[in-house]
Amino acid sequence: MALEHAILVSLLEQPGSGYELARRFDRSIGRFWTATHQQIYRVLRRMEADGWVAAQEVTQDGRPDKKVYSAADAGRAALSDWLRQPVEPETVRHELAVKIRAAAFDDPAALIPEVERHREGHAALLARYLHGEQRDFPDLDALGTRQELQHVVLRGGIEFERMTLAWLDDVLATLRRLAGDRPS
Amino acid sequence: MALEHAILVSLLEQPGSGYELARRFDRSIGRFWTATHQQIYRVLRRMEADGWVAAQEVTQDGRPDKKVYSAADAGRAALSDWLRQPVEPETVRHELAVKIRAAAFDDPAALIPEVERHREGHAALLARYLHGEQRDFPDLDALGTRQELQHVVLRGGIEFERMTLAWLDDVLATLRRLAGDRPS
DNA sequence: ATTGCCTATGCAACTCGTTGCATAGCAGGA
DNA sequence: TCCTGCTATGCAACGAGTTGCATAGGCAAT
Repeated sequence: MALEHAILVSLLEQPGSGYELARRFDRSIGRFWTATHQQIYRVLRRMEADGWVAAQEVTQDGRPDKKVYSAADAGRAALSDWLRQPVEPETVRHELAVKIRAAAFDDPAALIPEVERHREGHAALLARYLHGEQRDFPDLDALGTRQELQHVVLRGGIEFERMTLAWLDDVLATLRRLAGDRPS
Repeated sequence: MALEHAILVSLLEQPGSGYELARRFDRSIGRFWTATHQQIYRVLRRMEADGWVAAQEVTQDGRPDKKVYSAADAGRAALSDWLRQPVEPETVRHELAVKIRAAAFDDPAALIPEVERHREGHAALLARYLHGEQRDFPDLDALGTRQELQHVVLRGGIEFERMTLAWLDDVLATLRRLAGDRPS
């Protein structure tokens, strides 16, 4: 139930409409918190009713009008509360790990293309992170608080992708060895 | 929608009742796929109706009777299909990352205890993994296919925890630096 | 001219997952 | 003796999240 808080952070960084938020959730914020436009619209209406965000109608020319939201004081207070709460059971869903264990009851070689596909995806994401780091943080010695915190999250993403790539190489080597041992 | 598949893997490794499965999902399998007993019972009934698993009533003495499930041929076939499918949009929910970015709009120092709690949790989990590795894989040169695959998943868990610990240290150093820069 | 895509918001129906509660016998400790 | 906890299964209700569809104007390409 932290979608509200992710939206608040995004609106504090930059006010925007539901549609704009949905696009952010497809890109930057979406790296660590996903949401569809449906969820976002529904939650925004609830947050507006609770006074967490304020909306302003913006009439546009040549395209539909939009409601631009920004974080209200009550929203900041709610975020502050949330920050101080312990929480997080963190439900884990690591489908590839299940598949790897499942491969023991099938042909391990059948999983190799899938793992290779994953590897490509993670390599591409790492490249994107590194490119984004160059672009958004050119001078690491002159960062404000917000940039420092954004950068430490980005470093986490980079390290996660590096570790994942190394592990996927390990998985591939293991699968290939098993496929060679007992070719089906 | 891979709970079915996680259950199938668990039942292939060892048949068991819904209750036993629920306990496994609190321990081993639950490291990469969580589920409550409610979900498991419901899905088991559906899987039995679909012929994916077979159930056998076991009357017990001194404790309630139970239904022991085991994977059926149709279940193995479904698992095999699933293994060959690309899939995985992988919805991400990294609450701590949201909190770190949120800290920029509050007091960064307020987050330190939370991050320290996380660090402890991950350190304990790493210790548990390493202990389990010693116990379950004493001789790494004499593993069968199933153990090889279980071990490569465990290696992934170990590397993930090591990476996470290093990153959390980085986060703590950053938060402490920011807290020192502008003490609130 | 038509097709398809983009902005912008929303309804309705559904599935997935969680929470609280109920039953029911047995074992162990205060 | 009462209370707690374990085994074992399940119902009912709710909330979170997904999917399909609808509207509606403007833009660009075929």
